[in-house]
Amino acid sequence: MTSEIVARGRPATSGAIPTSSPTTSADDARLGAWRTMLHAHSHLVRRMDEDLKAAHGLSLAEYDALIQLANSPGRRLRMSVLAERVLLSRSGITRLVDRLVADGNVERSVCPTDARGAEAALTPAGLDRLRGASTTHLDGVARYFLDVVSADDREAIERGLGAVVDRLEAGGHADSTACSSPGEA
Amino acid sequence: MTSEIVARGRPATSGAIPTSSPTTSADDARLGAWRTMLHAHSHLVRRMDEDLKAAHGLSLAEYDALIQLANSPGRRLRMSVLAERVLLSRSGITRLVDRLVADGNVERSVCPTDARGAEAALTPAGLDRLRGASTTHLDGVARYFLDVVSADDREAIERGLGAVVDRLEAGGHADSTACSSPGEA
DNA sequence: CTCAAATAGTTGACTACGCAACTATATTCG
DNA sequence: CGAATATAGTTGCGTAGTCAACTATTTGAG
Repeated sequence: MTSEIVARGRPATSGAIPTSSPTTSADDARLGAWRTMLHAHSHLVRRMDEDLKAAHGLSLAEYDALIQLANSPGRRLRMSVLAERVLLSRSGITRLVDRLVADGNVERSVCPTDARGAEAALTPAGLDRLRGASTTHLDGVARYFLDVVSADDREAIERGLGAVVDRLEAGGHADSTACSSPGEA
Repeated sequence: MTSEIVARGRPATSGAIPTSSPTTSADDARLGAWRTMLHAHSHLVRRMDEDLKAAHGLSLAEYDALIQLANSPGRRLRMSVLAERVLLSRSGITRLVDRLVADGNVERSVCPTDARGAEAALTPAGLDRLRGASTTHLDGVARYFLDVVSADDREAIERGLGAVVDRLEAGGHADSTACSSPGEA
C-alpha cells in the first residue's frame, strides 16, 4: 500500500533552494537527519496504526491513552494530564476519551478533589483490550524499530532527540541566541 | 500557544502494562527511544509549523511542497511524485496544491507526455515566498534541532532512522517472523 | 463574604487529511 | 483495431485534530 512511495536511498532534497540561497550551502548535509526523522516517523506511525487497527480496532493514539491509564495509580488520570501524555490538546483528549468511553474501554468520573475536573479510568474491558493490543504494538516497535537500529544508535537517538524535547519544552519560545536551558544541558 | 502541552522531564511511561504483562519486562528501556522520537517529532513539527505560519503564512507541509518543487528540474513535478516527497496521499496532495494554487504560489498544468497526468509548477511569486520562508525554516531546524544534537548523535539518528525507513519501505508488510528483508538485514 | 480572575473540561466551527469511488487517459493483449 | 485492465488525478464523505468561546468551579483579594 504505502510501499510505492519509495525513493530508494536517502532523501535527495535536503531543504535547500538551489538558485541563490545563502543560508543553505553548508547546512545541506546536516538537514538530512531532520528529513530522515520525518520519514521514519511517518512510516512508523502509519504502520503501527494500521497494525493496531487491523488487529484490535484501536488507533495508535487510543492505544497510547489506554497505556497511560494502565500505568497510572488507580488506572485513572485527570483529563489534562492524559492530554499531555498523549501529546494532544485538551479538546483533542476530550474527544479521544469520548471514543474510548463509547467503546467501553474507559469510564469518566468527576474528580473527588476538584469538582470541575474529570478523570478517565480504564475499565476491565479496556484493560483486556489493551493487553491484546500491547503485544501487537510491542511487536511492531521491535520489528520496525528496535531490530533495525543498533543499540548505540538507539541510545544516540534517545539522547539526541531527548535534548531536542528538552530544548523545546524548556524555552517556551527561544528568541534567538541560546538561553542555556534550565532543566539539563 | 502550544506550549501548555508540556510534560516536564523524560517520558515516564515506556509502553509497558505493569500488571502481569509478559512481553514487556525486558523491553522497557528500549522503548524509550520510540517514545522520545514521538515527543521530539511532535514538538518540532508544531514549532516549525507555528513559526512558518506566523512569519510567512505557510504550513510546514506547504513549505515542504514548495521546496520540493524548487529543487526539481523546471521547478515542476508530477502530482504523484510530489505526493511521495511530501509524505502525503494522492488526494492529500491534490488539496494541498489546490491551496498553493489559490495563493498563487503554484500553477497546475497538464503533463505533455501523459494527458491524464498533471504537473505542479512553482510560480515566481511562489519562489519568492519560499525564499523568505526558507530562512525561517532553516533557522528553526538549526535552533531546535541541530544546535542541541551533537554531530555524532545526529549521524546516529540519520543512520538509525534511515534504516527504519529502509525497513518499512522495503518489506511491504512483514508478516511475523522476520523474513530476512530483501534490501538489507 | 463577595466579586474578580484563574483553571478544567467541553463544545462549535473549521481544517487537513485518508479512503474509496469515480473520470479520463494509457497500455496491453486477443 | 477494440476490449480489458491499469494508472493519474480528483472528488465525496468521514474522521481526528486544533483553536476559540463557553460553562462550571476554584482561588485569591479586599
